Amino acid sequence: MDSRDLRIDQARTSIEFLGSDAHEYLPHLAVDCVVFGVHEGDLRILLTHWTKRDRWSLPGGFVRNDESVDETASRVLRMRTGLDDVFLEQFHTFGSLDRGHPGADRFVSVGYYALVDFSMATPTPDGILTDECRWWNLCGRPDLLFDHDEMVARALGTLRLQLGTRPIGLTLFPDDFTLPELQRLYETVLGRSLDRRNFQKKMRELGILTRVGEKSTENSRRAPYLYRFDAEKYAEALERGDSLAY
Amino acid sequence: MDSRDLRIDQARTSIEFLGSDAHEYLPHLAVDCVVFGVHEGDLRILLTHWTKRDRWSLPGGFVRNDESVDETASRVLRMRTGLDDVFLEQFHTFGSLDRGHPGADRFVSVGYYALVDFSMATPTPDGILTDECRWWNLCGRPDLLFDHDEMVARALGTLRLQLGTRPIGLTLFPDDFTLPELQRLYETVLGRSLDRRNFQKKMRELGILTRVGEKSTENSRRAPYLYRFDAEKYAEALERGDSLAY
DNA sequence: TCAAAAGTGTTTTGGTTACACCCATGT
DNA sequence: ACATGGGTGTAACCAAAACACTTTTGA
Repeated sequence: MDSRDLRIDQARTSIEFLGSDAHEYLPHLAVDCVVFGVHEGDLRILLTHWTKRDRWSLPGGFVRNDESVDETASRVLRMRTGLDDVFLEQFHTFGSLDRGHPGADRFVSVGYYALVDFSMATPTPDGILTDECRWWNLCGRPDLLFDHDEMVARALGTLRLQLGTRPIGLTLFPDDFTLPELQRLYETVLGRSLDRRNFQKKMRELGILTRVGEKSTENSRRAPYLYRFDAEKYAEALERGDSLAY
Repeated sequence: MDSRDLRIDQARTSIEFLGSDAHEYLPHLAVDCVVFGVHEGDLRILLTHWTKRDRWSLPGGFVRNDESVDETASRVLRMRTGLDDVFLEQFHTFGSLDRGHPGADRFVSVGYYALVDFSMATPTPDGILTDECRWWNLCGRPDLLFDHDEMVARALGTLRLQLGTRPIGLTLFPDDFTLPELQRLYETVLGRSLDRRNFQKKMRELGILTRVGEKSTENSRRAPYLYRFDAEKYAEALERGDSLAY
């Protein structure tokens, strides 16, 4: 798809364009994505800003006739971040009667959550309905449009439940990181503080980390070590069914 | 709703009737239910038999304009079993491109699973597309139409995960039962055998069971005790977050 | 009297939790 | 020197797993 086609495709994802191209999409059905990333130790999510309403929402899109719902989610993610082949999983479908734009048709939304490499994503608004797309710190995000606050809460709940069975650490920390950084992620997802000693012991014992070197001191007093996930051992651990949950 | 209206409503749930009353339903969207019950110690599911195809499928229905997707699931369950107010929860949405009746429109299905009192349900076919609706032993059920085998597998996986956090025992065993019966349920859901001593100890220690009396020996050598769930204590245990998983 | 199913308690073990001290560095 | 954040090991505790014997009753 060249950039012009991409542009058109992006436009078609916006609700105003459903009227003219309605036959290309399944009516009343949408997909919304909760995209997680980590930067400076904080868990962040991707939001899009609606020009007219001056409010924020999750990135979303409509389901084309010729694609599966999973593919819709991939497409939405690709259009908003440029990323492909990332962790992306359905977590819940929202079907209340009052869903949809006020005065417009009622919509059912399939919610997906994604785990992406923050540094690889290039947030891109559709340029039609939304004029900005950017990362927000999960704690500190604005109130969202529609029922998207509930979606975020539920995505986070799913993430919490699956912390032990999905490659969450590996996906959100593809590069070097320090154990305090990783611990902050776990604490954010779990919503409670963890004991530093126990956390480090457990992570070390899992045997999925490689110590890379010392971190050149940036903001801390003593320089923490840098680690990297060993992708193979990580996969083996998941395969074995080892719980990576804290 | 009187019985004539119910009849009409049932008919409208069938795909052949979507043509004439299409404006009353969301197109391309359906709900399918995996209804679990227990009888004679076995875990069973409710299936409907398609007259023309001579095959079995999960009970399902379409989403009306004036109801939420959750309400669709309740309605489907009510029409097929006569039951209301039962445990009913969404577990996954199926959106592959190849879903739907061959040659007909493509459909996206929201899957729900229900836990019902076997003895209270009166299985009822819609009488239009399906001429029979009955319980099947989970192990021993026929191959199902569409992707419904995958749905059952996934519903079972969800049940397994949620065994410790939902009122599964209480809902599936509303009346008296024996601990070996309860253990068989756990073993079926978990797909592995459990230690009798540990199982009984754990269940007793949870403090949610009341011993009712001795079972008049039916098929066993020594008569097992009869128990009943204490609904209040069960609810309290779930509230506290006690794990009821084995 | 023997085979089959049911009831019960103890020991072991492994994982989680709690907890205290020393190290490095910037102020 | 001291305040701040980082690294490490040990003891206590609890829940799960392993395990053996006795009781009942139909054949």
